[in-house]
Amino acid sequence: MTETLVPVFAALGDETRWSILSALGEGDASASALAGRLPVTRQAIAKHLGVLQEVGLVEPVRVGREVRYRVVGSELAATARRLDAVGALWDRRLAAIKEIAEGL
Amino acid sequence: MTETLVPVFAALGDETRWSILSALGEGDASASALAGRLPVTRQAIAKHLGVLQEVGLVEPVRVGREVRYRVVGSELAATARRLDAVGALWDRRLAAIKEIAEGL
DNA sequence: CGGATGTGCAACTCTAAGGTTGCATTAAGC
DNA sequence: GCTTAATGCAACCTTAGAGTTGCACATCCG
Repeated sequence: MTETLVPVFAALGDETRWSILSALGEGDASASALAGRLPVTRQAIAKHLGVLQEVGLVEPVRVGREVRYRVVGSELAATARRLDAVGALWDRRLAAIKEIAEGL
Repeated sequence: MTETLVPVFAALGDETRWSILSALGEGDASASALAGRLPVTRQAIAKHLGVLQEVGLVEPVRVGREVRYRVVGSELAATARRLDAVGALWDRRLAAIKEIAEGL
């Protein structure tokens, strides 16, 4: 269940990728366009877009000779749900332990 | 807003740390105890517990001469909520763009 | 057609992170 | 008090990844 989850978190665990996602949040853009706004090279951005695409957080769209990228918001939401599910599991266990500890 | 979020994701973006969290899910345990169950050294586990504690995902509890660690489920849930909020933002923007694109 | 503009691929550097071994230290327990 | 088990700290190795430069290829446009 979590084997597909971990790479998503690894992808989200990088400051630069968040700024890319944030920039894409204001409108789809190509790697070159993003390179104009961010303090890194186009190739670095291309790599980041690669890993983001790999985990389904971003989607490429060919527009003429350029490749624009779009944020896949639903993937973010899905990840949040799965994370919440795990958290709920642990909370339930903690509650159960608490009951036991209180002598119930 | 996201500056405290990224390290949490970085912490969750490691397979070993998930197995530690998973093991802790079945009951609080010390680094030495975990070393018995996982295919890594106690010191490696200690480091991982350090970064997990750093981002608030885990909490140390002294029991005699040993230090047991407990999962903080609420932090997981909080992270999930924040992530969901971001996803919702992007979804809303995408919906707005779709409306515009459809000539509304 | 020819020059911009945009992508893709490859090699290279450098640092941080995961992991190890080794030793010092602290605290139970007999 | 002395042994034993647990933790803490430090140095070290090794690899993955973030970033760069450089060049080749494709594609739009005047």
